[in-house]
Amino acid sequence: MSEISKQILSDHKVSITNPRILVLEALLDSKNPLTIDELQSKLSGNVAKSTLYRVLNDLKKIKILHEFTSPDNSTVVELLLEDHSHHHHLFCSDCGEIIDVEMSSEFENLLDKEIKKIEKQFNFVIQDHRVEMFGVCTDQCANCK
Amino acid sequence: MSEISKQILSDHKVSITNPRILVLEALLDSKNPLTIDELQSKLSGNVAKSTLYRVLNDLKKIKILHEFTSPDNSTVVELLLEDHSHHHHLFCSDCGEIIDVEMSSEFENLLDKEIKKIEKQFNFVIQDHRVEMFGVCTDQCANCK
DNA sequence: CAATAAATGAGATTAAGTCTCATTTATTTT
DNA sequence: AAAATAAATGAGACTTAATCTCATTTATTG
Repeated sequence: MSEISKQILSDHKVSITNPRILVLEALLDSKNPLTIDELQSKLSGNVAKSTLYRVLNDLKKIKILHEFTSPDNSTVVELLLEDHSHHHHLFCSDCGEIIDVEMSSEFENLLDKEIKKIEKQFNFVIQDHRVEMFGVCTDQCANCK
Repeated sequence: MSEISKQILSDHKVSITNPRILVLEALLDSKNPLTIDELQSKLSGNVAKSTLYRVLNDLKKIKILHEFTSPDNSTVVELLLEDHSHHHHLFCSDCGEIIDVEMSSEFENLLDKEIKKIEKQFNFVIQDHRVEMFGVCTDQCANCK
């Protein structure tokens, strides 16, 4: 079960250590992004705080970790592996849950066109984009009910 | 010149004080969002740190201040007045500049449709959304050249 | 398997943001 | 318009997420 994590590390020429495996397992185990608090709970004290942050920075360096901030100012992380397709985020302001959302290719195509216009308008090279949606879940959030 | 700030405060039934006027002036003076550091510089020591944060919270309470986090983890604020139209953000990872971007109504309409689908799919009521674009300015950023 | 290099844990340190409380400034009442 | 009351401010203490230090442990290389 830790084979996937080990593979990820060796694929990226990063040495295979226990804390790195544990952090990767925790991230792989979760379908949606995790706050640092949630991640620390999942690790239940098996990785020192300093090490956790160092491992997260390692994963950012090899470009497989995406870090962002939720509307309530928590730091949130999620793995971005090759098979993980382009997606956006839906935030519940009630329970704090963050949900990965894929949008139609019709929408993504139009967005790409808009982005090309914006690149010209502002003399930018745009490498990435993300749509953030903010709302309230009515009954389905894992944390809410 | 501080008349606009005073009007904003009285419109929202918030008492008119010097720090609030100074913070509003600084925000009104800037076309694009400001980091806390930039805002503090603009205020050049005329508002205490504790007061600055309190005033920002006051403005958030009356819903005329939007606060978010930039990709390099700085807190960013911008005024959202009635005449300020719906917009998105373009981030330069070179110089840190953040630019307000408006997108075509064709795009916004399609996004609204997508959002309706997502509301059904996840049983959500979505109140707001924002597109974030990340890239590098090639020659026009105020801070870069 | 020894030598070397890298990673870890524990706790110190930093800095953004909040809190406290005495003082000042606004608002309300008369 | 002045006095009384309520609200806001400034200065600095406090909190806490994230980083840094350094002695020890764990990987990797030869």
